[in-house]
Amino acid sequence: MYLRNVVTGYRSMGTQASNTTPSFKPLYAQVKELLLARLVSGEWPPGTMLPSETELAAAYGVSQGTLRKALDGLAAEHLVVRHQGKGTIVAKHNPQRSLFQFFHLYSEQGERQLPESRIISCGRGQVEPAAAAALRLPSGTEVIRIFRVRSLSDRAVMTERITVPCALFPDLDQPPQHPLPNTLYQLYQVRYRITVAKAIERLRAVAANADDVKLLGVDPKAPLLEIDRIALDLEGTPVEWRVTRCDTRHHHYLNVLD
Amino acid sequence: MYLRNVVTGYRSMGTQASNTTPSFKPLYAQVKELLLARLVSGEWPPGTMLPSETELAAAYGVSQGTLRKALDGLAAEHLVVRHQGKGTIVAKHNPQRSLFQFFHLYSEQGERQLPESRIISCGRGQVEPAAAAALRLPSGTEVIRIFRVRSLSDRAVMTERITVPCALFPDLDQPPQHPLPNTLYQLYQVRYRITVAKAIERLRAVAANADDVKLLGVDPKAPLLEIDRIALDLEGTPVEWRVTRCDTRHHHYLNVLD
DNA sequence: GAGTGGTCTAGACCACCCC
DNA sequence: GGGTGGTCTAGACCACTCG
Repeated sequence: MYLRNVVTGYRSMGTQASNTTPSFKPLYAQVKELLLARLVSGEWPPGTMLPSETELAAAYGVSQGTLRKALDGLAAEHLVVRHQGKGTIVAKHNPQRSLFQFFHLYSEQGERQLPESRIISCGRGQVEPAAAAALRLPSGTEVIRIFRVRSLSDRAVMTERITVPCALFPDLDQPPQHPLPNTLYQLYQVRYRITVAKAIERLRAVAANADDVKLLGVDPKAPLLEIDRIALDLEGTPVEWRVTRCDTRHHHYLNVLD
Repeated sequence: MYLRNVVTGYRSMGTQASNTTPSFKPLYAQVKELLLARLVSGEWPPGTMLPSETELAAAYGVSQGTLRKALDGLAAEHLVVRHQGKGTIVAKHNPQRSLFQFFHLYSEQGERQLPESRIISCGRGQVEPAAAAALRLPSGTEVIRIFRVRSLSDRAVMTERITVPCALFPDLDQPPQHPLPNTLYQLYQVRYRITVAKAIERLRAVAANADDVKLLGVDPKAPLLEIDRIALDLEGTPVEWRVTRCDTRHHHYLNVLD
């Protein structure tokens, strides 16, 4: 056990804490969690410049190398962004980040662009079973549902059904949120202080339904790529469920395995 | 510029090399490339135990920390595997690795298992245009084509067409390779000294064709998930092209974005 | 107990950014 | 010029594995 393996000393707890809480994680992992907690708390809102490595290391009573390893871990998860000569800032959602982290649809030429969106409907109601399971909500919870079509190069290629709990996004279906912006994650972050940090996507092939036919101009029963995405916030709590159905005649979903 | 930024000194080249070859990469990146070159050369075949950090650091004339950063980089790309107390070994293909790195199809219960394979046909011929583009081969090149069906829990769920250049796998269609094993990448590695290190997958939804209908028991024109994969070796050269068409009624393709 | 990778430290210098 | 993160070093100790 390291001499100062337990950071709890810096949280004004006795050294006995190492017995009560068996936190034998490496120091850098503990520091990373403490930093993450401060991100979650809102102490450092997105876009904020963090204190320098030297300052943070001194504050936590660890070496600069250890603190760096903690920050590198956060950077690897895209929670902070580091720039040599400038500093470390809390990651902020913007169209570019949405594109690179969350949008995997490419044209046949291998190009990627942010789709335009057109809202078809937006309303609230009680959560249906599938959404309740995805968002881990009790049945009967009130949710907001958005149905939109998304286009790439002026061609409608996706229908998208989004479900979010009202509790987290109380007035998402009210002005002044309307018309809803194209990059929702940015809105979630600036208006509701919810940062989508991670997402889990499940892909299937499905047959086009009546909505798909009308909105995408595909044949009835045409094969579509269905992307079922659960978006998680900084703490890993599901905050949004969206099901996107894509016409993949001119686009494809790219995934690099390494 | 670092005092010893250029490793060339340890390759018995003059210090002037830093001017002729503008390799201003960090030391650890240069060391990583030198190590990778030794992996590519076959000096350390898969499964080999590498020399210890201390030995390698001394051999390259860098500190242990720098060498560690190089090895960590290789480990992040799954090219070596490190175990505390044991050592660092060159990554080897096996069913588990295939499953975790290259197989993304999950059951509805979220379980993943390696599929069984049944060969439908295997033969050679001239490369067709699509395969030539994927594998970067000149037209007319001789290739081997494999067509197989893959099953999960005794249910046929995938048809798979594989194309590889004969030049790399001269007798893949001959005994004693037959019957072909379930995990091809392992065979590529042990018999042909080709390590699949990375893959690029493009996903689309397609309609079932006659083969799919017959082999998977799906309806004509049923929606299938088509996975178009190009497998790359250690140097990034395409070595295999495979197109897998999946019945996703009971399985889905999982992708985690973070 | 010997050997391995994993963690941690302290200190130095470099590359970059901005004032 | 003074700040930041990025690299590199040397040395210490810890956790793990195996004979």
